Amino acid sequence: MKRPTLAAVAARAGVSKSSVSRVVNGEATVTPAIRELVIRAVRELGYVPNGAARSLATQRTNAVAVIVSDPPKGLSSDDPMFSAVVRTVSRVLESAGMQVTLMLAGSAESRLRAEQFVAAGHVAGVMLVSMHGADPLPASLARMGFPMVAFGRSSGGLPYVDNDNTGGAAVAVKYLLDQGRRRIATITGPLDMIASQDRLTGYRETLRDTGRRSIVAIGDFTRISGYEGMRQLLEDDPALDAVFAANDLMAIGALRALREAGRRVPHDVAVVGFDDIEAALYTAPPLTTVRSPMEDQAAATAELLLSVFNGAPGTPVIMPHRLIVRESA
Amino acid sequence: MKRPTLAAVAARAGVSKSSVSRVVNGEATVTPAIRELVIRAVRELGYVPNGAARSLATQRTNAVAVIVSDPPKGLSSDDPMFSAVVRTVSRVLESAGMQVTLMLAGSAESRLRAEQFVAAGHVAGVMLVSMHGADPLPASLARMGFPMVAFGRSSGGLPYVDNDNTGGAAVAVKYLLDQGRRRIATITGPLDMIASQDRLTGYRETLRDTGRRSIVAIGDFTRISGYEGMRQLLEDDPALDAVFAANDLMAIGALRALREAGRRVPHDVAVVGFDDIEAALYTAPPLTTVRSPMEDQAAATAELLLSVFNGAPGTPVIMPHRLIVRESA
DNA sequence: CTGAAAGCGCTAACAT
DNA sequence: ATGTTAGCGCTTTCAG
Repeated sequence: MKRPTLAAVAARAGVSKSSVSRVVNGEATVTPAIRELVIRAVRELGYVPNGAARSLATQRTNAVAVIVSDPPKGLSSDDPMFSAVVRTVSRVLESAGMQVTLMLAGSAESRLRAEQFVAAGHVAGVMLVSMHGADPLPASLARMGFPMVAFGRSSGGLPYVDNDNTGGAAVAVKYLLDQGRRRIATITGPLDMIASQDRLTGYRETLRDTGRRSIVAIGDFTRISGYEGMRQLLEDDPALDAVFAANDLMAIGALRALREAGRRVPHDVAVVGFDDIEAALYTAPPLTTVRSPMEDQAAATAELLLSVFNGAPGTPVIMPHRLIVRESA
Repeated sequence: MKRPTLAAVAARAGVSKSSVSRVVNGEATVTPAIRELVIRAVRELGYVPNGAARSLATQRTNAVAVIVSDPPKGLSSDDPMFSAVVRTVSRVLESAGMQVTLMLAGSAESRLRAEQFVAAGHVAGVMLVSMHGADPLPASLARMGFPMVAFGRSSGGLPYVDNDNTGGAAVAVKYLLDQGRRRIATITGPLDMIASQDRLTGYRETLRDTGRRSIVAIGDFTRISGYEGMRQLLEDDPALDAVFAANDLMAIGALRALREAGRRVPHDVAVVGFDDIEAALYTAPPLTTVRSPMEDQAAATAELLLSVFNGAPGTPVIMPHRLIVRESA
């Protein structure tokens, strides 16, 4: 009970393999009569072309690798970023007829696997997601000369789509200043990620322009790190009256720490997050945050990859941001 | 500038293609001298075997499809389930040397694509995630005779790993009864999913055993549906004193509705969720919930698929559950 | 417009 | 233990 081959279809239809191939691939130069014969045979046999054989013959593939830099155990296994990005990218790529091969590249071992996989010619291109600064993967893949784009700016100079992280952070801090807040702290993302660095820069520079000093706790984009960061900040500077968390997950953690410490939000301490994930609407009080629609960014990144396939230069794209004011600040 | 082939390596090393093939595939029957020669040539040329050619020759592949039934637009794009399941499954499968091809099968079109893809022999097996009852995909894939498992019990009788959804719901409701709650409502998941049905059954039967009546609002596992469901319940039965939400996301939505309605939790209304996602620790008050570790379930499902590859019968597995009591009930 | 034939790069008998 | 040879299933010149 094997699957029928193109030859089987040809035999059944009483035509040559070439004709079957032409019909299957939708070439125009086929007599209606033959086309009809072939289509019937295909249907009767339930024929589906063998992908490996086709790839081998054409030297092409319609698969792309989406490589997500993921810590081995998954720091926060329910990262909304992951979900939004992977789903959106899959949707866009799939409707362009591409298959998505998902690869997690957290460990050295998995990174090697990813490299080999790409080198084996399994994919036509690569999308990199959430690369940390020191990651050697972009460079080694780039050396192989594959079409490649990144979700978010990264090292290695590849085409990317990013948000204006610096500008977004600046807007958040400016808003807090306008509200009369004087001691504004921040909880950062992992500092080996460019997005974290940019958000920290936006915070720092805005504060420096007004002669105020930075109060920094380092987090890693997880709720728990926001919680712990906030506790530490409260200890370091009990008089702080505002905090800018570099993402909403950490803002959610900070909210909990403030609640436990008996501080009222926003009366005692104002909180601003970043990303505007759906959960930001459900905190108490609802979170003021900077909207950087990850889904639009993901879709744009996928489209950038498609355009690179078509020979476009792949110029970086920066998406706009916007402050969403809710009750937490 | 093409990639080097096995033949090129053979020429360079001055041996036959077979020898190269043997070395590359780690066969034992190779003289050390030849092995050395080959390894050097491989390294010098940067040779990586072509995947398509190998698949074609061996009639095998080490890719598996993970097919996620996803609504076209993505009801809640930051579904923690998606993230936890996809990442965990990828991790397990990748460390077993398999590649994961992710496919979203929400629309009829994408479903067809998934079928074709599997039929094209691209993958060695399939894992189905979050199938809705009416989905025709399991049946049509099963007809093709591929190794296949499901995350969560589904129609079609394939091997699966599931939680004891009915039992978990029963435990939650019993707990509320023990606390002296008398009017216990529920917000369900989408009723075409078996997990939703089971959780509803657990709720219903436990209540019926004590002669109490059900108060039901239908949700779809999203925060907003929990919010709206709770508002509706409050309107239908203002005197209710507890609610069992079929997942934590909806419980979070319910919490917001209760807050807006001025009900205190748990004093006026007790809330119990299901799943114990990380966010449950960060609500105000922290959520009492039923733990059904999705990650363990995902890992077990991946391992089930691997064991089916090895000829195991693929008997269903039911994972235990446990009530996690926090302050919301 | 159709068919015959030559590969794509690799593996797997088989022979040596 | 190594090499030779025949495919795996498809596409793609090239003749007809």
